[in-house]
Amino acid sequence: MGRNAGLPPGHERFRVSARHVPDDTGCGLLHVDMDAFFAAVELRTRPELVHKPVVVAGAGPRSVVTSANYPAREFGVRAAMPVAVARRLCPHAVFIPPTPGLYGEVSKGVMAIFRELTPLVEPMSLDEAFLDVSGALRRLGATPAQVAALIRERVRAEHGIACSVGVAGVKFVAKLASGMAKPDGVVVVPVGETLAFLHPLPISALWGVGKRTEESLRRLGLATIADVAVAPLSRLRRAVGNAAADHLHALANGHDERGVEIDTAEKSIGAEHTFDTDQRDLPVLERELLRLSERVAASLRAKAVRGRTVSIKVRFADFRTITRARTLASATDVARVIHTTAVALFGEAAAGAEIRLLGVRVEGLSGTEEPEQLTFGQPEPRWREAEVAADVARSKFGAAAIRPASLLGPGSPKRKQRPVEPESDSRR
DNA sequence: TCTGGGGTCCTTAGCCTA
DNA sequence: TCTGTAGGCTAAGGACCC
Repeated sequence: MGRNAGLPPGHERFRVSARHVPDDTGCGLLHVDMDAFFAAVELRTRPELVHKPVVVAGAGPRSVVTSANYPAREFGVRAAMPVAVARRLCPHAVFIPPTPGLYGEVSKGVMAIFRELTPLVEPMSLDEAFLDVSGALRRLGATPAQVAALIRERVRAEHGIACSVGVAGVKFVAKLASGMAKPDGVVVVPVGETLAFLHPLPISALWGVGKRTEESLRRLGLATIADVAVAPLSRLRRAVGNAAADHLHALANGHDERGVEIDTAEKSIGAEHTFDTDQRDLPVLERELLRLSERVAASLRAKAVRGRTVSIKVRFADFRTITRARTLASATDVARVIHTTAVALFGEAAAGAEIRLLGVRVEGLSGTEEPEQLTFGQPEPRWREAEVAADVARSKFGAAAIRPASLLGPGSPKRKQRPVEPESDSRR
């Protein structure tokens, strides 16, 4: 069972209804989750499809489902499922390609509603956030459950989409509760009933238990959260490692000390692409690395950060995946530097192989206000100026306005590039 | 089923230095 | 000078989340 499987038997008493609201005293943590977010946003402009199965997914042969509305889910269609499978399960569904930028805009508006109610908002993704409302209750003149109702009303009225809310004393329980509240509901877990709520649930409901960890725990004979709560910590540690064991044991006993964190700094920025058909052609692969490097560099500059470590991800035709990384002497946000490093890493690790996916990521981020350590003969400043100028042109004339010549056409010859020497190398 | 794309965190291991 | 070791840094990969 996943974490969004609706209310399990015996848990009906936690659901808020017109006649019943569980005791929400001390339940200052809310988890708000939009219902079938991307699909719901698309349906605002296509209301005639509301009761029909609708799937938001890319058009490529290897695309997966991004979002499916509830009528589509009745046919077994789920997010992250290959589109080919979704079509087989629900051939009469309407497939809609994602609209770039749209969901981010709606998300901004929804988060703004949250921040009007409390400054303590931690967005987890475009469609969900934790809110700590404990300090805002008096000002709002409301209980946590009433704040949940207010949020749902406003999101529906101002953005035309439904959301579900979990209300609890700790984050993890609020998150589980919102999953059970779906679709379009509120679940409140009274502080005194936290363990009664958690313990009957399967281990897969625990945050951090995916397929592998579930297998490891089942091998120990553990099936429910109650089993994990009473399992000896030493046994858990041997099975899943120290950090995961401590984490799961605490959660299973209702302990989750994490507060709502606003402004969490990003640790890495990356981009990746899966080819429609596997590629072995080096110029094509190097062009893709350039395109990805451009995207990553533009994103770094837009967020005013630089990174010191460039890593690539390569997925081979047999789905085997490797990563390779190299740390530079100084942090960069220059596509040319990222690309040169990525090409070198690729050449050492995967040249000549049949490639399914390429990714480029920059890690070890720091702000651009930190001084750059330049070395002799480093061409970075000129490239950076050129790329910043291109950013400006793109913001004025659109994304296609400026591109490197090697990205202009599928058959364009690869030009000789001046190598940029990474100053520090991997020791392997 | 045949597996996207953007991330985070943890574990393990080698190398280097004090 | 040699040796053992602890700790930091880096790299690689796995697992997980949305």
